Formats: sequence, structure tokens, C-alpha cells
Amino acid sequence: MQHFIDFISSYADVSEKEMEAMLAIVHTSSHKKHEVLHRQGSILKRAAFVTKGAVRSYYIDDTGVEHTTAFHLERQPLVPFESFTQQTPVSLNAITLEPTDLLWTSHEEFFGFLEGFPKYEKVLRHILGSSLTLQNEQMRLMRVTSPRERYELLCNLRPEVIQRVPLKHIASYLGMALETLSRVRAGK
Amino acid sequence: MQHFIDFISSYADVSEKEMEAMLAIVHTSSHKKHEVLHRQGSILKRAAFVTKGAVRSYYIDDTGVEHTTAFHLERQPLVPFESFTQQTPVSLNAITLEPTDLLWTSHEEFFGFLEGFPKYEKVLRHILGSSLTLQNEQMRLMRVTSPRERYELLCNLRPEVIQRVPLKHIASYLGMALETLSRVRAGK
DNA sequence: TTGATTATTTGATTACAATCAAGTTTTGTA
DNA sequence: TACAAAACTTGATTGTAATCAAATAATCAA
Repeated sequence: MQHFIDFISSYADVSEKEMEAMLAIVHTSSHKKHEVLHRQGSILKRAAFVTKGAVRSYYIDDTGVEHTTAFHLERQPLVPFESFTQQTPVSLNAITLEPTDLLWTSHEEFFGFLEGFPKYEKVLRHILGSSLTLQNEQMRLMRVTSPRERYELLCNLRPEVIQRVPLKHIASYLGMALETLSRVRAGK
Repeated sequence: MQHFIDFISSYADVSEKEMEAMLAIVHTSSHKKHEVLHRQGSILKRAAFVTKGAVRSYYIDDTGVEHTTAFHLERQPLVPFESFTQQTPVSLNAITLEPTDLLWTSHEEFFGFLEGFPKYEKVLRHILGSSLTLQNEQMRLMRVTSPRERYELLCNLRPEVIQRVPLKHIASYLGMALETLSRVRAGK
């Protein structure tokens, strides 16, 4: 819970009253390893935040190949904003990589809170902006040519991911074959 | 101008009063071919909308290579939202590909309007959501393995771009060598 | 603990796109 | 209209990562 408070506080000065209202709409849930949290095509009813564990987001393309798009470790939001804010079908699957604890709030509660505290419109805008920035950076990561560079960048940016996630998912995330990743890591 | 009204109307029912207030903060400008609209690292003071012509967004990487990230034709916004909403340095350059007419509004005017008409918070949220969706789609485009597929996807999604933009920029946008694009087009 | 499944490594080969190098065509403009 | 610059094409070669194939290592569950 402290993680969540830290997260929100990094975007806004939260008064006691506001924090109280927030905590009133926040729920917790625990999930086993390899539990599906949401599926491609469904309408997202919850915005979640990882307090413990790890979650992987991925989609399956026309040819049946899986593409991992994100890893959500503790202290990170797990919200496909473009889907949650507009209640359009989500384009990703989410599945736990480890036993995972989440904080979450429903669409109704979330936007109810927003109406009660319009100041948080700005916060949401800020979060959406950050989300766009992150996407941009990820896009550039993909354009950095060599697999080695992509891997090294990830090592620098998210060392915990390398430690905790099976290489096949990292390879998929970085857009290279599992064997290539293995060789890159061996320094070949 | 009608283009702009259509654009906004696709996101919200706009009352006469609101439209009036909007038009009061909208300005126009004309630009020659190859005119720079903004540079990497600057703080964006304007949100723009293309009414005529075409604009290219790109960035230059550490090794000096240019990467084209977007083409903005008429009826499309030209706003790096993540920069404009938060007034952080923009990570892209924008340059006209053709003689171009823009509508634009300043950061102050824009957020002034938003305070006067808080209903448009929702509209902005919607636009940011769409922007995220677009980014996601572009990301997926990059992951579709073969250059041929990437090219064909672009042909289907944005045929006008193929007609109007020099191939070297399209090649850069699709992340392939100019020669490769040429061969793909020749069906080789 | 053991067998089974999953994860990872290593090797050999192949396929594909980048690069280098000229040419040709098109466009803009003096 | 003619010249120069830019846009585009084509060919030959190279390098790199994908693919195929198999072995080894680690993890999980009965």
C-alpha cells in the first residue's frame, strides 16, 4: 500500500481527505503464478497496480506468434490506459509470472473519484503523458539496430526484469529469437 | 477550418458557445516546403493541426541517423502530447514535406480554454487515449517481421502517404534501407 | 527422489536485408 | 530548355540473425 501512496505522491500533493477517498475505492487481490488477469478483446473493468510479484503483457498476432509488450513488477501500474479510459476492448493479455498481489479499482469507482476531485484530471493527464513517453522510448529501443544493444539497454534500464523473467519472454519482448538472446548473453 | 471542426466533433458534441470559444483561440499560419516547425529539445508552445499539406516528424539518434516517426497529412493533429501537456522538451523534429497550412493554439490559450470548459478534460483524455492506441499500432507494425509486410500494411493504412512522401522517408519510417523498400515495391 | 517438463545452450545452415557501387529517372530551377 | 540535384532502381557482396536440430541444465510435481 505504501508503494501505491508513493506512486500517486510522485504525481501530486495528496491531501489527507483525498487520500482517504482514494483508499476507499482501492481493493486488493492475490493471484497465483500463471494466472490470467485479462484477455485480448475484453473490456477492462479494473485499473490495477502491482504491489508484489510480476505480470507480463502480450498479444498474439495473426500468425499465432506471441509478442511480449511489457513487464510489470512491483510498484508499477498495470493499466492499458487507452482501453480503460475509453472502455474499448483491450488489445493485450496479462498473465502473472509469479505469485502476485494487486491493488485495483473499478472503472466506476475511478471515474467517480475523478468527478469528486477534478484536480486529479491533471494527474491522470500527467500519467497518460508519461505513458506516451514510455511508449516512445520503447519504440526507439526497437529501432536501435543490434540485438546486443537492445539487450544491454534493457539490462541498464530494468536489471530486475533480467533476473526474474524467463529468457524466452525477454527475447520476445526484445524482438529476437531465444537462441540469439542466449548467444548475446554469452558474449558471442 | 471545417476539417478542424470535424476533428473536434468526432470527439465531442460541441455547443455553439464552445465552438465560439474555441475559434477565439485558434490561429492560422502558412509554411513553405521544408520549413522546420519545431526541433528536438525545445519546449512546445503550440498545438497544431494540419489543414493543408504534409509534415514529417523525426529524430536523430546517437549515431547521427535520422528516424522518421510520423507523417501528418491534412486533418491530422501535429502535437507531441507527452511534451505539450507537460511542457517537457519535445523529442522530435517536425518539418514540412510540402507547402503547409496549420491551425494552432498556444499552451496558455489551450489550458485557459480547458479551465473555462472542464467538460473538455474528457475530450483531451480521449485524444490522449487515441494517441496511445496509435502508438501501440505503430509498435506492432514494427514487430510484423518482414519488410514486405510492413510496407503492405502501410499501403493499406495510409495510401496517401505512399503517394506523397519520398521513399527515403518511408523507408526510414518502416525501419528498412531505401534499397530494400525499392525492391519490395518492385515485387522482388 | 525421480521422472517429466520447461528453460537454456550450442552448433550448423540458411535466408534475408544491409551495404557498397553504379546507373537511370525525375524534378526543380536558372 | 538544359543542367544540376534529388529520387529511385538495380546488381553484387557481405554480415547477421533466424531457423533447424540436438544436447544439457534447471525446475516442478507426484
